[in-house]
Amino acid sequence: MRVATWNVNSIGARIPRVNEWLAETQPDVLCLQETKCANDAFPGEEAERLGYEALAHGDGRWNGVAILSRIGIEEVGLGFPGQPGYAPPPDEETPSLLDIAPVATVESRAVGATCGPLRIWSLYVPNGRSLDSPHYAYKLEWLAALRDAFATELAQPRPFIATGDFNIAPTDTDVWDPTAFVESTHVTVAERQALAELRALGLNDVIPRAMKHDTPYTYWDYRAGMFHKNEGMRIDLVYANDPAFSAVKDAYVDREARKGKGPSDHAPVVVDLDL
DNA sequence: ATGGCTCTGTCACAGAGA
Repeated sequence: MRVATWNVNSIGARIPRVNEWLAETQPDVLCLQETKCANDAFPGEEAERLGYEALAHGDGRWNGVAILSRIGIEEVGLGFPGQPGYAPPPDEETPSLLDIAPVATVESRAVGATCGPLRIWSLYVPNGRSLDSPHYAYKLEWLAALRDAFATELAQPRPFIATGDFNIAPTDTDVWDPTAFVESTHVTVAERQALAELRALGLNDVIPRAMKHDTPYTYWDYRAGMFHKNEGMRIDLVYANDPAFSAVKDAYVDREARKGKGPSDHAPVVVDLDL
């Protein structure tokens, strides 16, 4: 069984490459993030022709996650129980005439399903933006709620994988230059502690093989030739419980998918399991 | 050097990404 995750940075912009990659790589389950696509606009026709069902959970312009599966999609979860919303801070320059607190919107950042023998979640963890941003507090709150939701799911012994764009580099070796990340999100003690708390539920980090440079980065900024210089980060993670982890036969970063014309800024991670 | 590039919604930019 082959499972993959890929932050595609807009499914609309990426659909030719995603379809080509599906036909070539043939995952049984593909978790997508940053689809940036409303559900009724999800371009799943070619995937369907290739034998996949598409489960899309989108907002439109931002966020958006999906699961494509050719081994079935059951027990669908659109978001997780207790998932917090994000309330943007009030604009201090132009305060509203009505002093009403902004409504917290629950964003499309998590979708779960049972695909054959595997329970799987496609996750797009909030970015955090900067350490003094309300978005950073939201990121930590979101991860704490995720831990609580997964504690319930993991009470069952079946194979379980939570994968996607976690927007956290688990260790300093997962960024090209730790000194470039001082006072930045993605590397803080609090974010790494949130990952440790997920692992404490019984989840294991499936670290993929790097296809080059010995660094299994999954993201490289578009700017300044960072992919070419291998200035990347490992932030797209695969967290597997013991039954799934012990079934892993291979895992790799498909950095070929980061090359060429019109790539996402993330590469897919592919995991082969013998379940 | 806090930039660089790419995406969306909307049609010249702003906002977000990480």
